[in-house]
Formats: sequence, C-alpha cells, structure tokens
Amino acid sequence: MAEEQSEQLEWRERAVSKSLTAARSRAEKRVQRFMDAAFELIDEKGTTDFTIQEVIDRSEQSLRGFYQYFDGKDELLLALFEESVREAVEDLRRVVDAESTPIDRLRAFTIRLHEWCEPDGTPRKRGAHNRRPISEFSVQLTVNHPERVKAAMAPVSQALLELIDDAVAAKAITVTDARRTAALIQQTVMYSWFGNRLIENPRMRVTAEQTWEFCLRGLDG
Amino acid sequence: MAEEQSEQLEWRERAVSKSLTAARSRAEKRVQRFMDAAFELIDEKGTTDFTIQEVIDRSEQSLRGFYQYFDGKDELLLALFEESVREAVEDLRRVVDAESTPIDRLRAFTIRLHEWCEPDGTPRKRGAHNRRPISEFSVQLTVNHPERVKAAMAPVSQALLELIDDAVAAKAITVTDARRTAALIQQTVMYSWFGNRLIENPRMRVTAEQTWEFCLRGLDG
DNA sequence: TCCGGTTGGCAATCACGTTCTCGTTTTTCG
DNA sequence: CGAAAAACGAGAACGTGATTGCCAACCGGA
Repeated sequence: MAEEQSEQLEWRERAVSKSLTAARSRAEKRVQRFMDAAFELIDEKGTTDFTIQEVIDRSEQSLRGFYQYFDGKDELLLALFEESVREAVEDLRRVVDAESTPIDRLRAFTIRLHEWCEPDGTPRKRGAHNRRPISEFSVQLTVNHPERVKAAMAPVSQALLELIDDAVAAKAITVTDARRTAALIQQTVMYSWFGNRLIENPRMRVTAEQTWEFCLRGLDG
Repeated sequence: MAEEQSEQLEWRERAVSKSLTAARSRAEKRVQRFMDAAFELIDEKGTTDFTIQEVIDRSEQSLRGFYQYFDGKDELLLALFEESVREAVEDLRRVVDAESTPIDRLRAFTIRLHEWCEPDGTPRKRGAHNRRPISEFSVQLTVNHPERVKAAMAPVSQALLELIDDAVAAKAITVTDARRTAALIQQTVMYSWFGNRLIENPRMRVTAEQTWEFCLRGLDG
C-alpha cells in the first residue's frame, strides 16, 4: 500500500509537473512576445517611452494578458533590463576568455563593460538591440528598484571581483581591499560615462580606453 | 523738436522700464513662492513626485499662474536644480577658499562636491534643503535636458578646471590634458556615488574620501 | 473712471497606466 | 468524450496628473 501510494504520488507529481511545464512553456512564449515587441519599440523610438497599448498591438496580444504576466510597466522594463544584462554577461565572458594574462582580462572586461553602458560609442552589430535607451533607463531603475538592479548586476560584480582577485594573485596589481576596489571600478565605468551626455564635442568625450587607464592608475600602489 | 522727441522717448523708456522692473519684481516674487513651496514638498516627501496641485495649494497661488511662469513641471524642476547648483557653487567656493595649497584646494573641492551629490552621507545642516531627491532627479534631467544641465553645471566644471590648472602650475600634479582630466574627475565624483545605492551595507559604501584618493591616483604620473 | 493686462477659480481635455466585465476559447482531468 | 476550470480577447471604465481653455474679478496706470 505504501508502495501504491508512493507510485500514485509519483504519477501525480509527474502529471502535475508535466502540466506545469506545459503551462510554463506557453507562458514563457507569451512573455517573450511581449518582450520582443517592447525591444522593437525601443529600437525604433530610441526611448523607453512606449505605451502598454503599443506593446499590446505590436505583440498581437491582449491588455488582459499583459497584466497577467507582468505586474506593471516597471516589471516589463525590469525584465528587459535583466535580459540585456544577461546578454552583456555572456558577451563579457567571451571577451575575457579571449585574453590570457590577468591584467589583459581585467582590461578587456572593463572596456567592454563601458561599451555596453554607453552603446553609442561603438557601432551596433546588425540585428543587435539598441541598448542605449535601456542603459539610460537603468539609472531610473537604480533609483526606484535598487535591489532588483543589484540582483541583476550580481554576475557582473562577481566577475569583476574575480578578475581583480586573479590579477592580485598574479601580482599584476595590488589592492588593499579587492571588494571596495571592484565597487569603485564598477561605479566609475558604469556611471561616469553618463557625464559624456554633457559634452557635445565627440572628440572631448571620455572613452572606454581612457576610463580604463584612469581606473588602472587609481588602483592602490 | 528733435530734442523734444528725444526727451519724450527717454521719458517713455523710463516709464516702461520702471513698470517693467515693477512687473519683473512681482513676477520674481511669485516664481520664488512656487519654488519655495516645491522645495518644502520635496523636503517633506523625500521625492520629486509632488503634483502641481500640491505646489499650487502650498504656495497659495493659482494653476493659471503656475503655467504663466513655468512652461511645465520640467521647467520647475530645472529651476530647482539650477537653484541648488547655485547654492552648491557658493558653498564650494567657500570651502576652496579656506584651503591654501593647490592640492588641498582641489581635494576640498572634490570631496565637497561628492557630498553635495550624495547628501545622505553627511548630516544635513538645520534649515538646509534636502537635496537628495534633486540629486537623484538630476540624472533624469541629464537624460532629458542635457544642455540645460550642462549650462547649470558650467560654473562647477569651470572651477574644477581652474583648480587643476593651478595644481599643475604648482607642480603638485601632472596631467596631459587638463580638460579631459577635469571631465573624468567630475564624472567620477558626480555619478559614481550612484552605485552606492546598490550596496546595502553602509560600511562597504564608497566614501567621498575614497573617491578623492581614487581620482588623485588616477591622475597621470 | 476707464482700459488692458493680470489673476483666480474651475471645468474640460488628454494621456496613460491599471482594473473590471463579459463572453469565448482552450486546457485540464475524470 | 464532456464538464469544470482556467486562460484569453476585446474593450469599456476608472484614477491620476499634467496641461489648456474660458470667463469673471481685479488692479495699476492714464
């Protein structure tokens, strides 16, 4: 009987899990359509100021459905941000792996991160999304949902910390507090580009390379 | 006759100018009341999310009048921002004047600027406004009205550049491009604090002092 | 006193996000 | 298969704010 019950539980669980996964995949498909539509709108309009209605129309789904899957516009934007960060992390990993010495890896990471944060500086690959509006909007997300942004950025912070640790271990650099150094570099790279908006002459703008050199010298030692 | 005409013109001009200055002073008084009310609301609510209606009620003026003096809410916020920057510049000037050596002046400027941008770090003086919401909102202003923000910040940029020039002249530091260095420092100080929002443990946050040291080392040489 | 510009009060409009309603369709499950 | 439950589509409805329009009262200057 115990066995029978166990079997039944197993069966039920499998069934439930099956239906759950079916439902989940359906849901994920719909969520993806909403997000694709939103990305398209952002690409076209160059801003995150699209309306929910536009997303509905574009994705050929219903308002009803939208609010079933997202708690509101902020959640959608957060989702887009998280998606973008995921892509960035993937790309960063590739770039870092292409370098061999710890200092080169750190440098490659820093510069590429800067490029992700200020996508205007480098020509966009064909088919890639226009990330500038999202980068811009991320500062507002940082104000309104710091925990969410922090969670999304965690892999980036973690990777940077590891690269610094590696560089320290290889005696390429010296730091008194790797964690703090990582925070400083991350903040400098991710946000200081923001001031470029205030400089209209492109030749005077601060480049990724310059930021990197600035950070490198800024390290203790 | 020519003289007579001239006299009359003069007279008319004086009259017009008189009435104009009267009107201007009246207008300035009303504008100031709007701004005072808005500052109060920001102080109380800790955010720039006040409504126009609240400003109207608080300042005991009319909606009609508000739109007569401001082209919209953005203009009001810009005005508040500009006002804050003016105060900051005044304060920065005082702080810098209290130091004697070029490097100390540069240091004092940098640290105080950081404190202005992240007002939470230091206890607010009695009677002073709560500038955090404005500091936060300034990033949105930077996105939406870069020229205006740039214009408002010009005195700060200018002062920083001069301080760097002075320090270079005194051989306290060496830079290859003072203008670019100024941009980097300004950006680092003004925006990198932003990342502190992502660190909940206050002891791990980046302080003004640390930012200064980071910048100092980041200088060429 | 009279006039034109200024002001106050307030209704109206508009834009958007969000919620609600109501049939219809699809999925689930015995 | 067939009924109950869940999901869905279409769109009206609501709430909040910003912004504008309109009209009568007001006020300083001739």
